[in-house]
Amino acid sequence: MSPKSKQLPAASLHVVLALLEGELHGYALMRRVGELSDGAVKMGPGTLYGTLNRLVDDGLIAETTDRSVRVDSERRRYYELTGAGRSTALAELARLQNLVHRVGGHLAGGAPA
Amino acid sequence: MSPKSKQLPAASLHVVLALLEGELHGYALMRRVGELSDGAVKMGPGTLYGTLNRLVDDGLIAETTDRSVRVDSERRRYYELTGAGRSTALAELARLQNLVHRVGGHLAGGAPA
DNA sequence: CTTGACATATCGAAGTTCGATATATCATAC
DNA sequence: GTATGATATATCGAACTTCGATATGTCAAG
Repeated sequence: MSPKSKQLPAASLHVVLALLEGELHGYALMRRVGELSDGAVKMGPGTLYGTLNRLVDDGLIAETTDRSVRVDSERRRYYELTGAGRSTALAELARLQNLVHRVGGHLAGGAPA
Repeated sequence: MSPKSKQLPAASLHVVLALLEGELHGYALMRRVGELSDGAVKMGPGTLYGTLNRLVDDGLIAETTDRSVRVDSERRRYYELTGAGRSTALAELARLQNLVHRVGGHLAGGAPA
């Protein structure tokens, strides 16, 4: 794994946030990310699978070996957050909450243009 | 202007959100974006000025001609959101609120790992 | 048996971000 | 007065990320 603590790209951010809800396989992740962003983020396979590999490389996610989650089909590959991944996701979530709160709060109280 | 409604890149997103608070010049924007993201987003000049030009090109922001905002110094270039930019920023803010709410809400109610 | 959703994977092109470098002004300290 | 560091803008090339098409194969519905 490459221990680079650079800025999490948009696709990676969405993936780790989606995985905070539970383990998912690639294709489901692709849809969930779209749902979570109200259809605004449309991640195609080209972005998805590259992102998943990068996240595995960086030690933020790992393929699930848990049999109970894999009942559906043999061809699906499920992913879960690692400890580092969960920390990262939580930190990103906190930052977004902060951002939304500050900007949104300003709109409520500020003088209109 | 290029009427491309692709996905707003991270830097552009942060800039339009910051401008929702009011008109700012480039350098101030660079710092505000960092503050809004709790120091997590460090936008250097290379990203900043390219992003500003792209946003002007896309018609989301415009350089301010309003004299009252430009008192400080002659070398600063102030930017403000256009109508389209404000709409975009507001839509992005709503999406982020949504995202944060859904993911955050899940954490509160879900089963702990 | 054809079509479309599911599921993974890869590739090259296009687009974005990073980091260094450059220039110039201004305030502070020495 | 002159060195330093913050302010302020701008550009460039390398590195990285995203996009869109393409590929492969299964499965269910019509």
